[in-house]
Amino acid sequence: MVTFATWNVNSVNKRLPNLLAWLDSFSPDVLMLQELKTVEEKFPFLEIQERGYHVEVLGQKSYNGVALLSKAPLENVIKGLPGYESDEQARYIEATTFGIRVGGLYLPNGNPLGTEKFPYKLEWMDHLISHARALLKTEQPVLLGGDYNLIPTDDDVYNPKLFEKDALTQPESRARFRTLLNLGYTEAWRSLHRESHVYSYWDYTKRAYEHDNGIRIDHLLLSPQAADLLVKCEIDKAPRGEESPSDHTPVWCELSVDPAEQE
DNA sequence: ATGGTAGCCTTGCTA
Repeated sequence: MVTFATWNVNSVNKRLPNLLAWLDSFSPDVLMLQELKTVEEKFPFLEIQERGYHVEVLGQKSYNGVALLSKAPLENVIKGLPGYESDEQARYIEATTFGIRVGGLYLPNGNPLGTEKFPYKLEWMDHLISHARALLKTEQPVLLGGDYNLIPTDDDVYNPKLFEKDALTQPESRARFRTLLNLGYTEAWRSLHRESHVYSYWDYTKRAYEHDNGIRIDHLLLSPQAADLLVKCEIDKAPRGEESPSDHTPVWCELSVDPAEQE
């Protein structure tokens, strides 16, 4: 069994104690990180490698930034979304590990509507769809995980009314997310859970976490070959409740891959 | 009516 997790840490350096504590306690085999908010030169490689992880980073000063951590080697690494070379923001990293093609992504937020940010979000999603389609053609198991900045349905938000004019719920955003699913990808958490109003993000303001006023925007999408291996998917709420937390909490899934068979 | 919090090394911008 191999565990794959995603976590938007909202600054990897500020969150280093939280991250290391979670690596030590939960010890995922693979972890996709988003919002590093730093360049590769300032990424805390040492502390993470000491815990037995291979690391690949696509950094950016102050904003965005993604990384892949794995207890197995990370092979054929790609930094940046293929086919979208003009994108100047660090939002995508991909590698093969444990026999799975893993893409870690940080989808643009898109707010506020009426600015160039929303069309950028849609354009980014269009490029993700194209690449996701190309990945399917390889017929290998694929996992596309990360902060999608997308609330799939009104069951995934504490108060849909408040998000009516938010980029995370717009029909154009949701249609593109559904296109990904219609290509043949399975959203791991939803495929194994029926309950509504379970969240992966809580705003820092207004005691949102204490009131469970959250949204579910961190997702793990599995190609058919990967979905066949899915046995479990959970949201680990605990890190959000700890001291100086990220506003996101980790989402993880378990795939029935024999760690020893894969190199 | 337009806060409220967090993180960046931009005392504004992004989320």
